[in-house]
Amino acid sequence: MFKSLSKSPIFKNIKPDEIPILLSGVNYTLKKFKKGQVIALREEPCNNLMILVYGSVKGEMLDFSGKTVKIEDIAAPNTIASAFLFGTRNQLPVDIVAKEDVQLLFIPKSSVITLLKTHNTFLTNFLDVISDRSRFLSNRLYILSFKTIKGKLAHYILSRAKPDKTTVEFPKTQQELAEFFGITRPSLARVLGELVHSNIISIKRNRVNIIRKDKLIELIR
Amino acid sequence: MFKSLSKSPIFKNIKPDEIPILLSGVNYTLKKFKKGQVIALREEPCNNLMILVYGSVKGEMLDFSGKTVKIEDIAAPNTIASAFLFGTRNQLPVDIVAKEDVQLLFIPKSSVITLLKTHNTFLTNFLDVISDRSRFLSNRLYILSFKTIKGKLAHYILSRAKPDKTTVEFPKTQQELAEFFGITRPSLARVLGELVHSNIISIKRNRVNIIRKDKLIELIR
DNA sequence: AAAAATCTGTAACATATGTTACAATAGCTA
DNA sequence: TAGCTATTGTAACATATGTTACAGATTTTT
Repeated sequence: MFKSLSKSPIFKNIKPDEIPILLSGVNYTLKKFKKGQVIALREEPCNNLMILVYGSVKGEMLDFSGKTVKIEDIAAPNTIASAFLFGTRNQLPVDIVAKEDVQLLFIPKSSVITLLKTHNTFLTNFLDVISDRSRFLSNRLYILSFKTIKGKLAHYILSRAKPDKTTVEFPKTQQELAEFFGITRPSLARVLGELVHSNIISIKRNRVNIIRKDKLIELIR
Repeated sequence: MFKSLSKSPIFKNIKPDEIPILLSGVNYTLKKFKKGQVIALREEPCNNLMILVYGSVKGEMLDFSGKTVKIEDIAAPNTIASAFLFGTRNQLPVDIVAKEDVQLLFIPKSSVITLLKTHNTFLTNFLDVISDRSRFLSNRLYILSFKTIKGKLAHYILSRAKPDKTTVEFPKTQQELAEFFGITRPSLARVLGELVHSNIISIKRNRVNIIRKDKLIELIR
């Protein structure tokens, strides 16, 4: 278990056998949940840091119409809702549901504060985790801020191209990419087709070759 | 100056005369910038916590085409880029430019860590600040995740309505609201008009009255 | 009170994207 | 290899949103 946990960003640079020592000074609980079980409810105050030991969970939101919307998946050995333990309204924005059988490490907020104060590495890890999360969200917002699909796509391709390289690989299927952009799959395919016909890029399966970088740059905004 | 700073979320619950004592143990610098000056460059590693003492700044991004895009304004006495001091790639995503004459308090990362470890209130304040930022970003993403303007608007109105109340006030002009939703002003006005004509809401200037909450709920997604 | 500036409501028209459906291709499994 | 499944490419059509323009309303300034 500690070996798995040591792979988590929150225990980065902390050796597996150091973890029990670190935890021995504070309260913590290990809990298991069966697939489908609700781990935490939206609006509930979030008083524990939750770290996945194994398994994976999903965050679900009920909109006003009562439909559930999947927000995000998190797999072991990552941390759940680290940004909702603190903040002026420390409530979960989503319901947390087990996607498979999971085990979770619960550390109460007060103990987390103790750890942060006493353990330098834990402190910087925790800050890194929340900060990375922020960066992820900003980046996503930035992508969505491009109004047209061409703009999103051009930015995406350019930002993935290594300097000097003209080829880019899509790390996901068109379906997933479309979801990432918040558009539909046929719309994405159409725009890709348009770019190919205008001789700006060429595509072979999930491999994109940039032919006219200048044109691609023009397309942004 | 310390009086102004004590109003900042990062010095919440710390009295103005405690701040100099708190700071006396660490390195810090005060810097002034003239309106229009660049305070920090995008991609530059972010090694200082920057707290606005007075004035305001804007975050700007250069896209691939070289055009600048305004990302966000921050006014005193708030904190700049608190989420980029830590994280695995602690670089600024934007250029920071002074919107007016400003004074900034710079605290180097190592000193921030010292403060976090020694000053309990500062620690929780800092965590609150970056957590709130995360929440703000999530919320913005959630709004953008509604595909149609009707959906965004319905969600927005419902989420602003206090329980039992049927009136909502728009805190901004239509122009600002449209920017918040990532759409154009006339499109927003048109959809508002449609909702009024369908007798779902009524509007007087910036005051919205909900007539058919059920219909509004249906509109989401 | 008059003038100026800002904000709102609305319209006609252009365009981008969604919807639905189906065929072609690639990758996987028996 | 053959058959199955997931993925991609494309098309016709419907619809939502953007664009541009202007007039009426409201607020602010003079």
